[in-house]
Amino acid sequence: MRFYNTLTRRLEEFREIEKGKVGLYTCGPTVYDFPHIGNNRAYVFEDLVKRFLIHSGYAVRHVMNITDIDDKTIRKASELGVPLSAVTQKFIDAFHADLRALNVLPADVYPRATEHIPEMVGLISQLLEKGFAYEKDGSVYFSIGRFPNYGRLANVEPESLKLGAAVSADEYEKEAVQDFALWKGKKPGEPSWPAPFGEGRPGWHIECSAMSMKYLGPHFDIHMGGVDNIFPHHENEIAQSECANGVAFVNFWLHCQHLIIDGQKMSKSLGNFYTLSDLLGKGHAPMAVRYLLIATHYRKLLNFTLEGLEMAAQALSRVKNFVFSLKNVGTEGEADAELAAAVQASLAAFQKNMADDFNVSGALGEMFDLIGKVNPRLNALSRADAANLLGYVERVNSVLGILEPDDQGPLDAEIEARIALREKARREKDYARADEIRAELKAQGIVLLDTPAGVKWKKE
RNA sequence: GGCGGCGUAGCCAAGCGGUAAGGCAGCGCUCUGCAAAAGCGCUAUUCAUCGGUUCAAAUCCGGUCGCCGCCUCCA
Repeated sequence: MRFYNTLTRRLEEFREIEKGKVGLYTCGPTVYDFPHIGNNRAYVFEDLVKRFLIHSGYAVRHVMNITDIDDKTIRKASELGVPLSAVTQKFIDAFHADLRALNVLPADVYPRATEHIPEMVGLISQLLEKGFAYEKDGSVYFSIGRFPNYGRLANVEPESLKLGAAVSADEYEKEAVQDFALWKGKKPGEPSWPAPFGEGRPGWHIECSAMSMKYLGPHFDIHMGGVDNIFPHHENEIAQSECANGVAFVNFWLHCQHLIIDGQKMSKSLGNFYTLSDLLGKGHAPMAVRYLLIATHYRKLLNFTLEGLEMAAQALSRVKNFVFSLKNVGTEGEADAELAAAVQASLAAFQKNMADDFNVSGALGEMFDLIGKVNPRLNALSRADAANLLGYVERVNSVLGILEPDDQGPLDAEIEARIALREKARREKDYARADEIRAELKAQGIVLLDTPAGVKWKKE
């Protein structure tokens, strides 16, 4: 498989460091607010990459950090007048709830910054000893002038960095404006930890360096995040990690583009700031959201609209209907060799598209192609054919994650009984009674399908 | 100022040198007691625009127009 490596700005064939294994680090949330749909795009994309790696036979070790100490979490806690942990725990729970709803596979570890202060202090000490960092007024800064490769990931020249308002507003003293804080000296009212270089708290960037190193080692395969993380966050991670360890940090950097809402940047003032729970509250299905989020290539800006969400839901139902039909095939018989070959070819084409920089649209196209080919001969299918096709859908879905396992449960006896009553009424031409039962079931979210092969039902 | 991206049917979206995937919507049809659901069929001589390279270009090169992102804590 190949994908676009931000570090080299080229499509590169993926090569793992240790055969068959992948060390994966994804930048997790800063837990000062509810995750919004844009955050979710990044998480879902990262999940897609991870699922495809697993699908391709790799053993993936996935680490996703949780930033539970930074300017924003501190500010929030102080605004609300509650302990930091009270704020962060609430949003950590919300974060996990979203991931579950979106069918995102859990990471192996979710390290929290506040639980890794000693590792960070140790890393900063190393950087101080090696002369890559300096203390000033109780804070410690990284000296980017000491790292010749600084700016490689973001493709920027350190000297050319625009010095904007944020720099002049910085309350900490630095030698060079581009230098960034590794450790921020204690300020009144802020949480702090002891350190050889003075009481204080860690800067944001050092968290990820310390935690990725602890769980994945100094050199690992893939690091992902949103495009906004490229500079300065990931650039700084590289600088810190490589200076401390003296080895290359990460081989492949993958960055997910942002999404916009109705053609405009998401912002609270415009009122287009969706969270997943907003959408679910309006009756949208989480799997439709997931479908929409993955259907646009990850390096393209995604224009998120409610109309698009409806379209995604419809497309998804085509897949669900296909699965439903397959589960209702009842004909005995041999498996069709030609069909089996078509299934094989489709799966290979699906994988080929995914292996080409995660071309989900192309991969989905292959899947729908097969569905379109099979649908006309649904009635001629044998059980063996259906099982083969269901296996195909399962394989594809192990990557896409758009079908929930309980989409079609076992037949419920109560529902079956109601259907039998309706059939009896129909036979007796008591259509009023039959329609009544149909309406009742519909109200329970059960849709009846009167097919030539008898009545079938499914959940809406 | 610096770095970068995009413009393909009503909408979403692949294709990246060999003659326009797929999804949604729409229209027609099949099935049906009627519906619903589902299924089937149809729907871009053309890829913002102008010019160039080539036997061949949506795909490569140059110009123009339009839209957008990032440049210190925002996924």
